Amino acid sequence: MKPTHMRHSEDCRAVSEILSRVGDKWTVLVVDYLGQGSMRFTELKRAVGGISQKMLTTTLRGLERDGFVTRTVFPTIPPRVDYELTDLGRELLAPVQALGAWARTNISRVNAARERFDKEQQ
Amino acid sequence: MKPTHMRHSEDCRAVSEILSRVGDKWTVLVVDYLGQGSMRFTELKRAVGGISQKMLTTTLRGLERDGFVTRTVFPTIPPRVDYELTDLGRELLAPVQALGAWARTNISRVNAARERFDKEQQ
DNA sequence: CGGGATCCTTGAAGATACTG
DNA sequence: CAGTATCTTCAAGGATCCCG
Repeated sequence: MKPTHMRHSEDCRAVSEILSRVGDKWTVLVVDYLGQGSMRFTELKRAVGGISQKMLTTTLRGLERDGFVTRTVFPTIPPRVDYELTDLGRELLAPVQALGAWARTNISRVNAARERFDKEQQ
Repeated sequence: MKPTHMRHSEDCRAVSEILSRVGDKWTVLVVDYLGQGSMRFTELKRAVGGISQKMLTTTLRGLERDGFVTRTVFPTIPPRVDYELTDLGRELLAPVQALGAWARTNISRVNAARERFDKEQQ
């Protein structure tokens, strides 16, 4: 579309795109649970907790589209659908969990900063 | 505190919270540019490109609140405001850039998966 | 059981105008 | 220059009903 602005900016937008995908409300939770192994729809819904079936469907479709998850349908009655991380999904898990580790160890510092900021603002 | 699988959900929500903060539309871009050093408002606005002044203000306020950037006002005319990463901000930069590196090296696989998925769906 | 199709409510984000 | 103040748009997310 437009002339190549800066490669810097371009790269960052790719990063932002991945981060938006991963950073949405439910994706990390779902991916993390699937990191333990294959799960079916309702199982996942119970595990995550608080997610609507619509959002779980949307989240899983997005993950499937991006190649992070496989969807396997068993044409039985009642139907059964299994979700599982792909290789790409498992590879993604590593840097995400690194960020997760950072978040866990530093969440208290963030919360402290927030309280300080909010207090100064009255 | 508890068995590892018991703090699972709790931790993930903390992770999700950080990821939502970091994964919003502009935060990563802004943090990344600030990773190069202190910058002032308009300078940052030009660098990021496409961001409205409102969103830049909102993004910077959020980062300041969470303790990731400092805001320094010079009471001159015209006014001058510098933004700079804090230690916490620079520490965050590491795992974020790790995820960024993953995104850059794998974005093509993601895009390929998307094309495949979209084609199958017609 | 695993969704699809709708409707509805928010809040995020953009555009524009004004100001110390 | 570095914001604030409004107004508007738009899509994420939730609630509900239906169906093979």
